[in-house]
Amino acid sequence: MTLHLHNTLTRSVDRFIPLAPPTVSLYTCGPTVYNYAHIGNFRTFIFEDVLRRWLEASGYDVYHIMNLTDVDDKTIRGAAAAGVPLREHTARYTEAFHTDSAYLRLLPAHDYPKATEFVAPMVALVESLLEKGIAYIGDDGSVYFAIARFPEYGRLSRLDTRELKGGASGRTSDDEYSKEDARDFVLWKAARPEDEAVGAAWDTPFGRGRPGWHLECSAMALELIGAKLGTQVLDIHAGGVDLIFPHHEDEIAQSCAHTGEPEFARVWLHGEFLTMGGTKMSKRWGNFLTAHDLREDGVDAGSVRTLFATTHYRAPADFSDASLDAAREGSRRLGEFANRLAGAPDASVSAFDQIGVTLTADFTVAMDDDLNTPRALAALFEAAREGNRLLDLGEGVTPSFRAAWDRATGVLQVLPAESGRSRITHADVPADLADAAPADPAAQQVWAEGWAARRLQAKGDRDFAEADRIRGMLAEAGWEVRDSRDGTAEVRRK
RNA sequence: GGCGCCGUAGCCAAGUGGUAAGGCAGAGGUCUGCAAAACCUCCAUUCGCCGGUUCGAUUCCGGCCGGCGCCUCCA
Repeated sequence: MTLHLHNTLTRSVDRFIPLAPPTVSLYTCGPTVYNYAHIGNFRTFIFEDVLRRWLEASGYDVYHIMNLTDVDDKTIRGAAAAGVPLREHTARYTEAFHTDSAYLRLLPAHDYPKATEFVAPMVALVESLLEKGIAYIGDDGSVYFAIARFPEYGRLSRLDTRELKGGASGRTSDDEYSKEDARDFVLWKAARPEDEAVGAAWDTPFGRGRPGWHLECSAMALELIGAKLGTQVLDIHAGGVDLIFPHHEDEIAQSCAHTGEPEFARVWLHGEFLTMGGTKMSKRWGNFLTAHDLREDGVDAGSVRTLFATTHYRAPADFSDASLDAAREGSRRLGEFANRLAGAPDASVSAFDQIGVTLTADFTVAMDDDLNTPRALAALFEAAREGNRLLDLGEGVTPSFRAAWDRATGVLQVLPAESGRSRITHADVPADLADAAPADPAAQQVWAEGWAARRLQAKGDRDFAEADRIRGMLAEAGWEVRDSRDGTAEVRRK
């Protein structure tokens, strides 16, 4: 079996065939840098990262582009509220995004085009559409795309254009007088005083203003793949389901009307939402958690990635403390095995070969089947269980098994971060160890680790009464201590 | 109103026209100062409800109930 992916265009799982193998162009819609991205956003980015890693593990040469939307209503409003230029406001959150991405182990994209740095190609795209008569300048000075002149419109979302018009619930209101048709979307927005105030306006042959959101992606994607690959069609374009309409529908309209190609992207992938408390995580409703929050809470990225790998990317998932705890425990178990593996003796041939073969086979079949990470993860758990059994038996580990394990864990990135774990040894007892736990959380961690070390020391002296006393004391303070087989210990909040 | 997703054990979650992966939690056991870790065993005759097709449906079709999303900015 070869890689098959669910294409939103066909609504079916189709065999993936890139335009020019082994090259694969992958464009993923990035964040709008007006605030910290929440973990719902990151669920999509992680799904895309798994896709990227699996493509590369499968031998493809991926060219990954992720745009950064640094000019739109929200960024302009945010800059105005903060009283700083747009550029300054977005720079801050762009940096935060990269920090969060690294924390969640997202492979960096090859290019992170910023909308404000690609105004020239956007202007060129609008001019092309104006020349073709598909775009027009409205009464308000903005440039619009005439849907009526692009018959293919609605193919991706399958929204009936008749339904779009007017809208049964009156959502498309009648104040859209500047457009020829209420369904038309904006390509270029005429500059307003608010835009000028933060430096978000550019001069163009068709008037001063700023790019519309949809235009940004089309122009940047076409510019980059044109320059780097000499093509006008993407292999894969991915994003969240909420982007199907209107964002991706509009991108297709703009791009295809300009290039004349039948497709803008051969495959469209869309990840489902992360909900919290049963409803879509969104900043609008306040039910969201940012990656920044998780990092500050000391949540291991391996736990988060395990949690997301548990659910298929096209199924909704609900985030809760309980689900994160369960994922953390699973990730911990895999990490425990990985540690044992690292310290285990090598063998040129052993029973490990067979479980390595099984792991690779199961993992590959699962991933090739539209990135079925739940099944791929199950293969990893089975390998860990079998592997632990073999290690208990004293079996040596073969290079082929190590390779299979590394490849699978490398794609999913579900192992705990070593740096995030506190391995304590009996030599770590601090000089000044207070009896009572300090109030400060960070100092509390140091305190707990100190006592855990003291406990290991007592165990070394075979003073089990003292060891048990310390464990009881830590438990009362809300800490759990676990010893490892190698003579080290770990403490964590209960 | 249109388009679309979901409903599987205590919880999370895969999956197939032929009788239910995996994880977490729980129970018992082996091992070990103890605890933990690791391993072994157990843990859904059943897949929202009602019909239909079929030798056989959780899986296909129809209807219903319930939850959610998009149609406006949105991963």
